[in-house]
Amino acid sequence: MVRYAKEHKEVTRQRIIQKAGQRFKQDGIDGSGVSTLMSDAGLTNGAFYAHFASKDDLVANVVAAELRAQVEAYDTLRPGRQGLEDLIRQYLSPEHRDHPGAGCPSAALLDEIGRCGDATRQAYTDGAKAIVDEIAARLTPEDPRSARGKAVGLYTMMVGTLQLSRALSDRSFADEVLEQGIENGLAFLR
Amino acid sequence: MVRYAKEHKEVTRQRIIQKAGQRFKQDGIDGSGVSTLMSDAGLTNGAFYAHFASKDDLVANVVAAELRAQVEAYDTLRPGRQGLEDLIRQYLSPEHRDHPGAGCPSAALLDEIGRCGDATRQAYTDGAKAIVDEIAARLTPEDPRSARGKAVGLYTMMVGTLQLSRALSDRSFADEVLEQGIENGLAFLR
DNA sequence: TGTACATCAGTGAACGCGCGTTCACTGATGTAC
DNA sequence: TGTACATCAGTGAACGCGCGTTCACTGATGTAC
Repeated sequence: MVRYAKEHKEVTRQRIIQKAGQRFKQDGIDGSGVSTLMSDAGLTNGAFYAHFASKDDLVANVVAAELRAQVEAYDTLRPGRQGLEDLIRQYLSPEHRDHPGAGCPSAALLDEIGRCGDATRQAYTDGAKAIVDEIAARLTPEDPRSARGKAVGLYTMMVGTLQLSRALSDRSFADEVLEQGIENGLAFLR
Repeated sequence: MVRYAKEHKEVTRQRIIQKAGQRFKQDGIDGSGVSTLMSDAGLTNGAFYAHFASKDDLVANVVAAELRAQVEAYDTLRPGRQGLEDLIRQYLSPEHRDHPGAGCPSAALLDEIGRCGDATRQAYTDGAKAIVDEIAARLTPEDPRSARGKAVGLYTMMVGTLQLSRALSDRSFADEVLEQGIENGLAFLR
């Protein structure tokens, strides 16, 4: 009954989603065509609709997967507040700024996500809550709830700072913004 | 020699730029076609190239004009730190969140601007410097330079917070984010 | 004052192109016997 | 073991459409005399 290894199609689907994440973060959602996305995954455009109902459907799946990956990446950090310090320094690095395709989906796409349909915004909302909870838990392990306000502030500041640094054509001002961002981020830990 | 009132064409040009600013902030830059932009200004598509060399040229002019308008809006605030408190409350209001076309260009377009060409990013850079200087001057009138770090932090946090609130499909979480943003913003004034 | 003219902001149809999407088809696979 | 068959992931050409851009033209304007 099973013509191909049973996970084969699912593996392909995940490859499309993962490559599309990179492409979207690099060129924007509107800026990435279906043909390009499929050739990124080593396929031709026609196969797309065997995997997704529409481009919007792919976008919602990509956003969900990207935010899931962000939360998972927190596991590689040191525990507690020290991990947040790691996060701040990695997030606000020239390396991260200069490689949006491999970086944070919020920094690359947040305003575009705000203009997307319900499914995509719902996927983003679920992921954002998980990220805020993770940061809040590290700020005050004993009472994450009271730390949510600070967690939101730290996260939005980091996202805005990276976006700003990417938009500036003056390299030394862009670097200065990242450095100020690290100081401002560390202030949230005090 | 002068066939029309000499400011006529310039007035039309400014109308196109101003209406395009609203449209871009609402639908995104990639999401706004030249025909739509021109009909927003009460004209037809063909006249566009009598005013601008290309869509990119318009975008750069719109970004410059939008940021100039932002800086000018600071004049309507109370002087000094009190004005920053006004700014924080207005910026992080549901009213602002729900009307992107009339609001802050950074919140609506910052990640898209990061993917634009040099001319647009240069225009953005000039405007961003003016905004940061304005905030820094209000934070510490006697020594604006030392306050630039805080000014960058406050501005990026506000931009990120508004973007986040717009992207969330959960209304009560979106409202909570704005309220936390106000508290976090006021903390920058202390 | 009246008329012929030069100017030029704006019109609207058309260009080639890439978009998202559809579909008839291919060909490698595992199954049946 | 060998062959005919059913399955289905993927192919690639084509669809209508809106994109950014071009261009021959219009018609309201102020000028010249």
